[in-house]
Amino acid sequence: MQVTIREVAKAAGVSPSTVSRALAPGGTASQRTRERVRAAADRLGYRPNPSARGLITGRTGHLGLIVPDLLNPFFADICKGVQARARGLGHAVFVSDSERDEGLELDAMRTLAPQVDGVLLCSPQLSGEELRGLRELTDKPIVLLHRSEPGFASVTADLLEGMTDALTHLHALGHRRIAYVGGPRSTWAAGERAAGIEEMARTGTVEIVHVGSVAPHFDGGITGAADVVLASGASAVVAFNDIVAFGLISRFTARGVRVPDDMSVVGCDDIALSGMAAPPLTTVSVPKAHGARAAVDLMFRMLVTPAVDGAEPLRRVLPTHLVVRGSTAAYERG
Amino acid sequence: MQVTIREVAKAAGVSPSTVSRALAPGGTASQRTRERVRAAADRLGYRPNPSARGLITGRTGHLGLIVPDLLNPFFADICKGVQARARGLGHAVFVSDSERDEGLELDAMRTLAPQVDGVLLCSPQLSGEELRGLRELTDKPIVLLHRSEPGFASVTADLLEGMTDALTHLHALGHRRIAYVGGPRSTWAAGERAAGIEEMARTGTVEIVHVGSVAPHFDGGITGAADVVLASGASAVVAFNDIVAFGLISRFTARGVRVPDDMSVVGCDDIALSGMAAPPLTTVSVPKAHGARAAVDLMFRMLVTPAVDGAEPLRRVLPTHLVVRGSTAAYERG
DNA sequence: TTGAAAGCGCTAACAT
DNA sequence: ATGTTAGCGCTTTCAA
Repeated sequence: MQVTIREVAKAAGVSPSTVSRALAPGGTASQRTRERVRAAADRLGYRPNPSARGLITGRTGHLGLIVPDLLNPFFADICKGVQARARGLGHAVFVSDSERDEGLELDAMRTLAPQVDGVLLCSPQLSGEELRGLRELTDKPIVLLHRSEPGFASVTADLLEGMTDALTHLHALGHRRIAYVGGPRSTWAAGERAAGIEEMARTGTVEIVHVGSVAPHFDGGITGAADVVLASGASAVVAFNDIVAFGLISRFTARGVRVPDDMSVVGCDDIALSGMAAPPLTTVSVPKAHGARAAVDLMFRMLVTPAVDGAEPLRRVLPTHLVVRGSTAAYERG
Repeated sequence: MQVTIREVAKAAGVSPSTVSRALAPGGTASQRTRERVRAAADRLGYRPNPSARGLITGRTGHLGLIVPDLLNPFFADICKGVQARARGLGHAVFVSDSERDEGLELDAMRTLAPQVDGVLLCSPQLSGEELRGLRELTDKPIVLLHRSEPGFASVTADLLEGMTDALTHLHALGHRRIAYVGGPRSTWAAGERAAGIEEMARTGTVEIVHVGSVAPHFDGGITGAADVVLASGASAVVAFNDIVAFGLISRFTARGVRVPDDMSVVGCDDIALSGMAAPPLTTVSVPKAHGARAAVDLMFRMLVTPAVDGAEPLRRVLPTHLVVRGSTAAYERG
């Protein structure tokens, strides 16, 4: 078995409770015993048993992270950020991939909740109703990541601003008729992006062609959407996200339409591979690592200061910025 | 606080231990009490406290997964697979990104080990020596993923066969002079791949130009390597992995060298984005999800049947296969 | 500043 | 088949 606190106590010539205190950050113990205890602990290779500690303190030292799809580099990036920040704060992170399935999401919440101090939830597609249902499963604090909902703490990016920037960029390049390929209707992110697009459309500086919504995958009806874009007479297209943008570019290329020469393309998210593609993708950069850190920090604040009933929880909105790369170019009149 | 086993016991009119037995899969309890207990538990929303259970059983119900870089879709994919399989077996997974840093890897092992039943370790770069050092940190079983080492249980892919397939494919397309851009020297995977390349080189059917090794990143000295490839007179190149292949293609494109018309490119791993690139990448497909499942299964076998001292642990080698896409084409004589 | 003692919620002997 | 008892390793009163 393991080295227990008792053996350390014996080795250091003190009682178990003194060992506990000496090892605790804010524990009341003299400098001398502190040192002796730490020495003994090190020598014996003592590692406190998290279960025993958790049983008594009610804190596990764990965080849960639920994401819709780790294969999407956007969420892998978030996972990396969350994990790094949590580690810095002495917490380990359970990761659960919900496969965008509500059932699995409920499952994950049910399973994870009792083993963690709080849950970070990336759930683009759940309705507010379903979200509230999820919360019924636990008393543990929940922080929403890249989606917001009244009554929930959240960290999001300013997609509205991002979309506006994208259209402004295209307008500056001379594009006037711009297609927008939206993402899954009814998701929070789709609504935000659409709002940004609408805002620009209302100014009348550019004309927007809505090409419907596609699944946020490479092959999610994208080939069809690409053809609609081509038929629309638009000289540029803004895609729901980078993956969709790649899908469009792939189809454009197959059709002999060159990017950016014949068609400018703007993505959203700025996943790691966007800079590696040929051409490198112009995209709205969403702060992934930053968002992850902010979410973990917000979670810790909630852990330290439990929510006052009735108080609206904190919502943090992070800025986005446009990264101009090689997939957009000046509009050359036919 | 939470609903405890005692309240369920009271509600069901039985003792706590009976509740425990009734709820346990292999527990000895009559059908009637089983039902009554389950009903009471459901009604009260009882969730067994994992800490309490772990404290007594010595099993946490958790697995640890250490990967070098979640931003690499290869490892994100593995993470997804591990997590999915573990969930199916009732275990949650801690994920830790070591950033290819030995210090962080040691840290992760030290921190994770006490909270898990076993650790799945993806560590391409650690030496056997360092690996054995890592193992000193814990008695918990360790399974190596996509790397093997004598004395360790492991699940790997047959990269040697994969490389051979790649070269055979290029040979069949008429290529005779083929460049190889290797990965980080001294890593297990680099050795395996190199062995496959060497094996083919010895047959004399193709001529191999070794272009040294690069970091497995998009911008890891790849632009330089690309130029060397171009100068070498090779008509095709095999890259350490898909990311490196993308880097090469990007440079080729910038230099006006068309892929696959002027240069055929083969990657390795078959990450999700390889099929999305333009052109889609021909690559050696490494079974990621399959490997992840196999590793979890192997871990569970070790959990059930602890290793007999002195017995060489199990090593599982999974087949690879070549996925032919658009980045390779027949060699057209100058 | 330290020690003794209690007990977190659960499971596993041991009785019955 | 079920209840009783003990105790996993730790933290935290409570005394001293």
